[in-house]
Amino acid sequence: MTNYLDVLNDAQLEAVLHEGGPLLILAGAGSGKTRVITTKIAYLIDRRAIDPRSILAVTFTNKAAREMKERAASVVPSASGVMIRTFHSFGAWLLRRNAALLGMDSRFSIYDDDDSRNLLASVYEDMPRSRLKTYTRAISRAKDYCLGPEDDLSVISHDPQFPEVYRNYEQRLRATGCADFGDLIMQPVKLLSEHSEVRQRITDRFKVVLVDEYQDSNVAQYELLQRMYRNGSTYLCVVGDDDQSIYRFRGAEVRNILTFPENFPGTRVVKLEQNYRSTASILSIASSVVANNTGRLGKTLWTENDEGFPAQINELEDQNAEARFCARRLSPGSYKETAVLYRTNAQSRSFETVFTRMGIPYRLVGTVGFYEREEIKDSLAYLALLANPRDEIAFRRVVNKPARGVGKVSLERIFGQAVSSGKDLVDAAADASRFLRGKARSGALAFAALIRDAEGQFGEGPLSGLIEYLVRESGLVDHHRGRDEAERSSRVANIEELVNAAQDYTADDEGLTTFLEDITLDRSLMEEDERGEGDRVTLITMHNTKGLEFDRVIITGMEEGLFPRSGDDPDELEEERRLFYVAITRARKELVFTYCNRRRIWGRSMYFGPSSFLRELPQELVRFAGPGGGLTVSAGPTSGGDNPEAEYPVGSGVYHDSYGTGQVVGNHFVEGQERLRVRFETGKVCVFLAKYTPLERISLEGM
DNA sequence: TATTTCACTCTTTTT
DNA sequence: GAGTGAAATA
Repeated sequence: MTNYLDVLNDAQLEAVLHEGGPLLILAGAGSGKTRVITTKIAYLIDRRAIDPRSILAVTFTNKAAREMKERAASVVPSASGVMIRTFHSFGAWLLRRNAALLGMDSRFSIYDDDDSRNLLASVYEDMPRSRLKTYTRAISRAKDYCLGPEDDLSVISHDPQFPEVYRNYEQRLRATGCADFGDLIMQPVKLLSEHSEVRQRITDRFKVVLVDEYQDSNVAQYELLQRMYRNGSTYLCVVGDDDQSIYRFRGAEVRNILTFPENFPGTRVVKLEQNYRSTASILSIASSVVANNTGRLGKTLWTENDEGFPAQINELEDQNAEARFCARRLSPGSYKETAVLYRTNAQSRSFETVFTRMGIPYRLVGTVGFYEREEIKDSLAYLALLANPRDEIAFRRVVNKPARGVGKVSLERIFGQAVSSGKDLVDAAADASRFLRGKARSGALAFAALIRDAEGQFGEGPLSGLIEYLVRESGLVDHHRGRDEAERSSRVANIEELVNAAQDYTADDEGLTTFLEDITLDRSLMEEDERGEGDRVTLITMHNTKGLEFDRVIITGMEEGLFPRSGDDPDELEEERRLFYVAITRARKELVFTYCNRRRIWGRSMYFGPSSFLRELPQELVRFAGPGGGLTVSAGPTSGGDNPEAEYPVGSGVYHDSYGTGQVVGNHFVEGQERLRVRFETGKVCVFLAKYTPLERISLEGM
């Protein structure tokens, strides 16, 4: 084998060889980040004689974890002994081994956001859906910041009821013997804070801690890391790019990476600035866009690659024209190396329709997950009750599915019985003869008997057999088969796929818990479209492209209000701009932007106007093309100005049926048509063609 | 209990 | 416009 260190550039080599104090690797897009981490792992084991078991590498996605594992092991086989996990799966690992110390059962099941909302709904029966959503989001955000119900929650929500709602949620969650996603980080923090002996064990074991995509870590993850770190004995190395932080909305804290050197004194910073991916033009475009952001650590990306071609900006009439335009730019053989990017999943529809009609093969990344499907959640709920018979959400989900005559009243009686007798829910249901009658009684007894029968089969064969038994004997398969026939769906086939996935797990406590955890924490596990085999165009949201690269990238929907989304928060605008930067840097050779004059959203025509981001592109590196595809000189993105002939002059008040009251903030004429920009009370900014939009002029007094 | 009708919402989403 | 979930109806 040639020396794996020889292929590294100076900065990469420095990052790999560095040891001692903490290390922050600022890795620009396409700078060989993964190579550096995997080489570093290999180097530590191979040349520094570090025990693989004492190395922990943490990622944010399972995909990244798998890739890192494979690549490190391909350099040094014993790297397969390194613990490479996502933050959440590491948290779960830590928690299961020490659950008793926190008063938890080590077989706890993990609630996803949907389960959490259902749990809160069961505490507050009359709460409207929108508030349930708001509260569960706030709870999840609080946990991102490692804040409990008793802490100062004013940074999360000013709702005076929130702390109480949060407290009640926590109480119910503990009673069910479950943990939510946030707990998988927050509880380990608590564990290591309150139990110094555990902390000692952990810091004794993990001498090396590596973190990937550090810019996307949240406060709780930082707290966890800090408790895993023992000055002088832990080697801590984090890798990230502050310019690629795009998950603020779910608690990611860019400040974590910005202040890393202060939080961990003695930090050495290594910047990886040579880009191996893109043409010089594409790199310049990306750099000048992100240069508009403040609060960056600042990197100067450079490349030895060719200059390449200028990027193209194309104006299209509407989203169907946009899709047809993308289709026209493609030819067989080039599909696989092309990605069509958009801001929101809803935008994929026109591409799907047009591509299907034109016979262009595509793969759609990150759609409604297999895991979220009703029949899958039903099947898993039966399993979850085997692992944890106190799991209230799972019980509610399937005790009467298919219908067994156990209605709302009977359900409450069973819960009441469980509370007063101190039994779990399945045992309480088994006692139904004592407090239920008729159909409800036989239904509850049958249900309890089924779960117990399944328990009786523990220890034999693979887990798939157990699932098969449960879904068949419960009548779930028949139930969904009926619906398949009525709706020509493929629910039964999906259940079968779930059964297949369980083949490699054993039918015992261990196998059951592992299976449930794997499937909850790794949603890509069941996604059939995951592998990109075949010559197919990739349709994908900008968020989902992180870590990917393509020869050709078409960034669609470059319309103000759509991308960037309108809003007054400057931090949010900067985040949108980082997302733009991520999108641009996916391209190796060719970069195309499109925007539409008119777009149907929610059944209504919208006129956004070109994105302000297009104005941030260096003019000498882009070419404007009209709808015909020919090169036309464009006025570029226009901004609103005053116009005396306008029907709706700037400053006038308007009322819109769906958006309410607003004020005209911009007005100009395009091809003789009045186009106006309106800022509504909600903060939303829209652009309309006056002629087509039902706007009413109103007085702004009292606004 | 099953079916239909209506009202509601509609960023991004690694875990 | 479309998908979902709850309420209303038979």
